[in-house]
Parts: sequence; structure tokens; C-alpha cells
Amino acid sequence: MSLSGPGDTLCPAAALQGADVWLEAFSAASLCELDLSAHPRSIGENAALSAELFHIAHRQVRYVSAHLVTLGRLDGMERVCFFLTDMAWRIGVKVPGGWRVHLPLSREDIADYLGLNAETVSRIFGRVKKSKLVTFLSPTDYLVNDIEALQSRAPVAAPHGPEMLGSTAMQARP
Amino acid sequence: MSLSGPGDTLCPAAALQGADVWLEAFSAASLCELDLSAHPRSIGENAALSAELFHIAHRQVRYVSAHLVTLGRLDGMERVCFFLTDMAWRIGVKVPGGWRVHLPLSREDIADYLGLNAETVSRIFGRVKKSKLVTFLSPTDYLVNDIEALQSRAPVAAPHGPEMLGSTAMQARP
DNA sequence: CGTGGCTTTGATCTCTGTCAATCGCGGTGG
DNA sequence: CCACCGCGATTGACAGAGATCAAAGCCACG
Repeated sequence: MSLSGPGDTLCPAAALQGADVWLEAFSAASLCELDLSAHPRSIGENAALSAELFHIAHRQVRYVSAHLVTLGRLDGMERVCFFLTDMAWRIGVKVPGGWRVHLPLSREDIADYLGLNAETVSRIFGRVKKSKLVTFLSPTDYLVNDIEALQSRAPVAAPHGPEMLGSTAMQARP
Repeated sequence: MSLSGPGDTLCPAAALQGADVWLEAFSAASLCELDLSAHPRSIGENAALSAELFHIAHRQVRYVSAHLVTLGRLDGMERVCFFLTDMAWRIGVKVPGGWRVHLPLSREDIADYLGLNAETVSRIFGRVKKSKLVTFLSPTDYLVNDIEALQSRAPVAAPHGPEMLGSTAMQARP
């Protein structure tokens, strides 16, 4: 139910015994598992580790909570616009015409993520295309022509910006 | 977007500068705010505190993630059944006929929580009533007659049981 | 060139949201 | 004590969004 990019620490939610976890890689990926159960003591004793874990979990709370709003209150078009902007911020590259995004996800994957179904996503993509805000180059590549306008169609507090990206250690936050 | 009960530590998601937080109390409540920004250093240095914070945030991740599934994949009836069972586990009291629950929430509050609207919730409550699984004593009180059957109508991994409740310190989890 | 998987498009149906009327109940003032 | 008022819950009618089912269309691959 959540999407991660390179360098992200993911899914602290998995850290429970009976939890059924599902991971799917959309491109070549390598991941490093940290089994906290292997060193139970270090969690309680190593302050730096605990602080980092807290930071990670806390970021995940913010991320998932934002997604909760997306699923609970936005309609299809809004969810898709949110998704497209979100991906542009996260994995898009700036090009003269706007933001180019390569999205190695099937329509079904996207639908799943957005709480819709594949056909609906396809249709909404069609509508977005007609609106000229986004140009679809192929099923897996698109170009955001006007990211401001696109974002404004998704009435949700964008969890973007530097603090949502990057997974550097906690900067003694507040 | 989340519901807390007595003793819960809530909403680590609030801990961000620009975050807009909304708290609503449904009954007499007192809460204690811990401003982490006031003692930035202690987070990085106090292992026990950091571990506890991690534990809290981590539980929140699990909770919100479960809710994500509820909003993303379940239809109205399923959401409501999930909600009713969930509340029964959390604040219900066992009585001869089943589980008695006092719910100090308006239909609108419930709808909001479930990503529906008040009228729909009301209608679905009506359907649940007809199914005899639940007896509605008043708008704010109901009796779950068959909690197993009710739960089975919500195809979602129930985050219940001891480990989801209680907010005691982290038991050097595994 | 044929096949299989994914996407797009179309037709149709169901569920939920919206708008509006009514009901039930507790509180207030006469 | 009772009529009145107002808020929330319920119920109904209706429209719209999205799901489902089905039929192409596209494209890579053998």
C-alpha cells in the first residue's frame, strides 16, 4: 500500500510477527533487511539506532496518513492528479517541456495503489491527457506539462518538499 | 483520521512544523502534550525515550496501514462491519447477549472516519440491523450479537488482539 | 505471422453521494 | 405541563462515479 524509491527505508509495519507483508519490485532492486528481533536489546540501549528508527517510523506515519486522506476523500480524478504530481516530484526529471517521468507500473498496480481499478485509471488518464496537463508518451512514460496546475487539481496537503524525500538521519527534528 | 481510546499515545504525525492537526474529543478527556522540539537532544541521547517513541510510531504505522486497506478496498458494508467489530474489541463490554458498545460518535463522525457520508452510514446500519448481527439500542449504543459473524463480513486482517491494544512500553519485541 | 499480456474503449449496472423531506428526542420558555 | 424549537438520525428520490463484463487494439516475442 505504499511506494518507495531508491534509498528509502521501507515498511516498518512489516516488523510484526504475524503480519503478512507483500513486497514487489518494479525494477532491479536490492534490499537490506534489518531484523530487529535478532538484537532486541540494542533497540532499548542504542540511542542513535532508536532515534533513527523513530524517525523512519514517524516519516512513514506521515506518508501513510497523507495517503489515507487521498483514499478517503478524493475522487478518481483527484487521486490520479495527486499520484502523477507525486511521482513527478519523486522520480521525475526536469526537462525543457516540464517533468519527464518513467513509471514502471502497470495500470493495475496504479489502480491498486489508488484504490481504483485498472479500467478507471486508464479512463482518467485519458481525461487528463485531454486536459493537456500531461502528455502520455507510452504506457509507462509521461510528461507533466504544467505541474503547478496538475497539483492544484489534487486538494491534498502535498507531503512533498525536502523533508518528505531524502532518508538521511533525523535532524534532531522539530 | 484515527481513533484513540483512553491511555493511547496519539498522533505522532502531528510532530511536524507545518502539519495541520485536528483533535476532537468525544467525551471528557485530558491529554498531555510532549513537545519533542523542546528537548531535541534528548531524543538522540535517551535510548529508552527513543525506543518508546519508535514503538509508538510503529504501532501507529500498523494502525494507519490497516485503515488504508479499509478505505482502499472495502465497500460500505464491509467498512461498517469492520468498524463495528473494531469498536466492540476496543471499547465494548462483554454481556450475556454479546458485546455492548457505547459509541459517543455522530453518524457524521463515523462516516468521516470510514470515508463515507452520514446518510450512507445510517442506511448501512439499517441493513446490519436487519441482518440481526447487531442490535441498535439507540443512536449511540449497540449490541453485537454475533461478533464472529460480524467480523467475518469485513475481509481485512484484524489488527486486534492484545498487541494492538494497550500502550505499555515496548516489550523488546521480536 | 500468430499468440499472449496489457491497455484502451464501450455498455451496463450498482453503489454511494447529494438534495430534500420527515421523524425523534431533548431542551427551553410560556 | 405542554407547545415549540433545533439538532441529529432516518428515509426517499435521483444523479453520477466507478466497478464489472466484454470486446477490441497494441505491441513484444517466439
